[in-house]
Amino acid sequence: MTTIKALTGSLEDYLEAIYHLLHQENKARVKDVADHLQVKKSSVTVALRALAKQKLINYAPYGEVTLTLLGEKTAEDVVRRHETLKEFFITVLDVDAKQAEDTACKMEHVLSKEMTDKFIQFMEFIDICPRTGQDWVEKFHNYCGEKHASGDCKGCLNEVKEKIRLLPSVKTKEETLCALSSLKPGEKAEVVKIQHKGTFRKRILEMGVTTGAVLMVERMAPLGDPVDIKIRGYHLSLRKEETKNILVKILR
Amino acid sequence: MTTIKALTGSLEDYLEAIYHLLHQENKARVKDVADHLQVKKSSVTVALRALAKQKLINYAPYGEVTLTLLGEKTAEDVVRRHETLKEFFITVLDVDAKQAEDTACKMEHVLSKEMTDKFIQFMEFIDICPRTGQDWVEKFHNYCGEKHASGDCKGCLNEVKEKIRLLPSVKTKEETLCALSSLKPGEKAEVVKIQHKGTFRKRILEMGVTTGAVLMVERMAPLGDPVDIKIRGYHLSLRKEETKNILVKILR
DNA sequence: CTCTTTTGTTAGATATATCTAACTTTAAGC
DNA sequence: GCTTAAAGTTAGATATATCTAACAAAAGAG
Ligand SMILES: [Mn+2]
Ligand SMILES: [Mn+2]
Ligand SMILES: [Mn+2]
Ligand SMILES: [Mn+2]
Repeated sequence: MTTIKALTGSLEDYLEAIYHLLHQENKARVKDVADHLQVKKSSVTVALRALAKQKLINYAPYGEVTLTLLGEKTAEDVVRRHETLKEFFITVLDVDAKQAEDTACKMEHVLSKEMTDKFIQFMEFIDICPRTGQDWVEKFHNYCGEKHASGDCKGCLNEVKEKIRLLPSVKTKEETLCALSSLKPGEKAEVVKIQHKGTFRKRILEMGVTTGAVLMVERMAPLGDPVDIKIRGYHLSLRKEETKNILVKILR
Repeated sequence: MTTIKALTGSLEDYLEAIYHLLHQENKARVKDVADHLQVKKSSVTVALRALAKQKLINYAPYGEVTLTLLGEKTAEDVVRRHETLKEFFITVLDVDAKQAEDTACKMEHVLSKEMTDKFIQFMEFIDICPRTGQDWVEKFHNYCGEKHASGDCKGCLNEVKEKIRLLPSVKTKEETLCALSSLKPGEKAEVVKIQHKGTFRKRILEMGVTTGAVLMVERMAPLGDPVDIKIRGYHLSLRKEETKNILVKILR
C-alpha cells in the first residue's frame, strides 16, 4: 500500500530546508534545520521520520541526512514554486524582500505546476514584449509610490514611440544576437537559435532550452565553465562548450 | 484577557461562507455552511463556537447565525483578498475559473493588506497605462497558448503606434469624460473629477472614490438607483444622485 | 397534534504539527 | 581517554481541524 500521499505544506518546508542546507553547507543537521525553520529540534526529528517513511530522505536516528533522488526532485519542485512567487512579488509587485520571502513560502504549497508556469510565462512576457519590459515595470512602481500625474502617461508614450523607432532591427537581427557564452551574470536573454545536433540538441531541448525561452545567467565560473543559468524557473548548469552554440538576444 | 488572536485560515473560510450565505440566501444554516465548505455539520458547530467566542458571529445552540459588526468587517476583508487573487489569476494569468477559485481561497489567508493593495494597483495599472490595457493582456494569453512568432511583436507594435496616434486626446479631454451615472454594468473607468462639496465629498473620498482610482460598475438598479461599484477591491453602493457628479474616463 | 424527516449537537476518535522536559548519543576540549 | 558540552531522541502534552456515531431539537406532513 503505502499510498504516496501528497506532502503536507509543513513537510515541504522541511524538505526545502534540507535541500538548501545540503547545497549550501553540504550537511543538514537536525539543529540546522530547526534553526532554519524556527522550530524545536524534537519537531525536526518527527519530520525527518515522516520524510524518510515517504522515501524522500535517507535517515536513521543519529545518522546523517541526505536526499534521495525522489527527494531531490521534489525539493527542486518546491524551490521552483517558492522562487517563482518570490520573484513575482519582488520584481513585479515591488514588495519588500522579507515579506516576499515569507508570503511565497506560505503560498508555495498550494500553487499548481500549471499556475507556476503561468507566473513564469507572465514575467517572461513582460520582459519580451516591446511594449513593456523593465521600464514599464518601473513605471508601475512609481505609480504605486506617488500620485499618478497625467503627464506621466504622455512622457511614457514618447518613450514607447522612441522604443518602436529603434526597434525595427527585426531585419538587422544579427547585430543583437550573440552566443550565450558571452553573457555576463545577471543578464537576461531570449533563446533564438540552438546550433547543436543530435543527442546533444535533444538533451538541451529537454532541459527547457528552446527557441523563445527566456534565460538568465546566474553564475559563471572564472573560466566560463560551467555556466549556471535559470530558465523557466529551473536552474541549469551548462558546459562552456554547450553555451557557445546557443544564440540569444539580450533583453534590455 | 481573551487575546484577540488572528483567525486561522480555516475559521476565515467559515466566516467567508457565512458572509456569502447571509448575503445571498439571507440565512446561514449549519447545513448550508457544511455543504458550502464540504465538511460535516459537526465540524461547523465547532467552528461556530470558535467564531462566537471571538465575537465575530452571534450564535447560540440551535439559534440562527448572524455576523457581528466586527465579523462583517472581517469577512469583507477576507472576501477582498479572495476576489483580488481570483481576479488576478483569471483576468491576467488566464487560469481557469475553478482552479483560480480554489487557489485563491487557499492563498487568501496569508496575503497581507499591503500585498492585496499591490495586486489591485497592478491590475489597475495594466488598465490605465496606454502601453498595456486589455489588448496587451490578450497578447500574453496568446503567447501562452501558442508559439510566439516574431511577427506578433511587429504587429503588436503597430497597434501601439496606432493607439498613440489616437491618444493625444489629452487636450480634447472633455470628449472622453462622462458622469459615472452614464456607465453600463461591466464597464471600467478612471475617476477624473469629483464634483461634490463638504461632508458628501469627504465621505465619498473616504470610501476610496478618489481621483485616479479605477472603478467598475457591477450592478445598476432599473432606475439607476442604487449603483453598485467595485473600487480598490471594495464593493460600494452609491445613490444615483451621488454618481451624477462623479466624472470618469471610460477605459478601453 | 402526532409522527417522521431534517437539522443540529455532543462525545469521542484520528491526524497533523508543534511544544517542553527528560534522557541518550556524539563531539570537543584538554 | 575522561569529562563536559552540544546535538539528537523520546515521551507526553497541547492545539487545531477534521471525522463518525449517537443523540436531541426543530420543522414539516397529514
Ligand atoms: Mn513554505
Ligand atoms: Mn519555501
Ligand atoms: Mn480560503
Ligand atoms: Mn475564500
